[in-house]
Amino acid sequence: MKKKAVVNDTAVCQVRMQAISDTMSILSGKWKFHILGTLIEGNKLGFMDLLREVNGIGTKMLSKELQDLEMNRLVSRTVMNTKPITVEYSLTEYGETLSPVINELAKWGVEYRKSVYGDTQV
Amino acid sequence: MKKKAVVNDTAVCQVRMQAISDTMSILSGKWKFHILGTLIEGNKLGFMDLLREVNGIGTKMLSKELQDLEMNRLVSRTVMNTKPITVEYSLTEYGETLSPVINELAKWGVEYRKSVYGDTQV
DNA sequence: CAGGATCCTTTACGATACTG
DNA sequence: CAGTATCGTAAAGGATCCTG
Repeated sequence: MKKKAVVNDTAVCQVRMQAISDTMSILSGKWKFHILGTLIEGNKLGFMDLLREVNGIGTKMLSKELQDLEMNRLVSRTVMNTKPITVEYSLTEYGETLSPVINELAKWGVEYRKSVYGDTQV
Repeated sequence: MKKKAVVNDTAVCQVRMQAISDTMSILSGKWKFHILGTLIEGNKLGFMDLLREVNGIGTKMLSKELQDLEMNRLVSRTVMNTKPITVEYSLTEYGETLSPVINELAKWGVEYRKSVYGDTQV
């Protein structure tokens, strides 16, 4: 009882900080947000699709980042039964819960660009 | 007219990707989210306050990250007229627009922790 | 096609010491 | 107090080549 009552700002802040740390460590690196952002749009994409859509990424990084995301059950990987084998990547249900985060991030970026270059042009 | 009509998924996606890139490059590094998260809570914090609140950061990094944030007009720095000089950091009005982003991030992190350790404990 | 292995460069970060 | 300077390490990322 007493214990519950003395929750202070510091404690609250600690939880928040911990939460931010967790999220950032899962989404760390240069590419995770891009990959997730891409998968939110078109669900079910092949390795090559992602390689094309995620601007500038190479096979090594793409492969590695996808494995990270898979380990955290954000992305699912399905090997298709095609001639030269094909793989389909998509968000898991759990991965979908990241949509609000990604969307806020993207939304802010759009506004940022407006504030820098003005509303006139890209 | 015609031109406007042919907006396709790729174009939309490009804008989104660009937006995500922008946001991430501004908030890059290990500490920016933490610093901003802290400033959202308690506005007006001194250098030492931040050094204490942002768990694990050192003076060099804190100084550097704050300069980055200041350059992007997300944080304002005010030198106070005290005996040993003091500096107050706070979010700018523009910096406040990041609150939804940070909050979504923190919220997701909290849920993540629950999903891993269960609802029982921290 | 999907990715692993290798090598190499860059830069991010941390610890420590020092200054107005 | 609020930083800067210097040095050193570790990790992240990129290019290229190779394979089932």
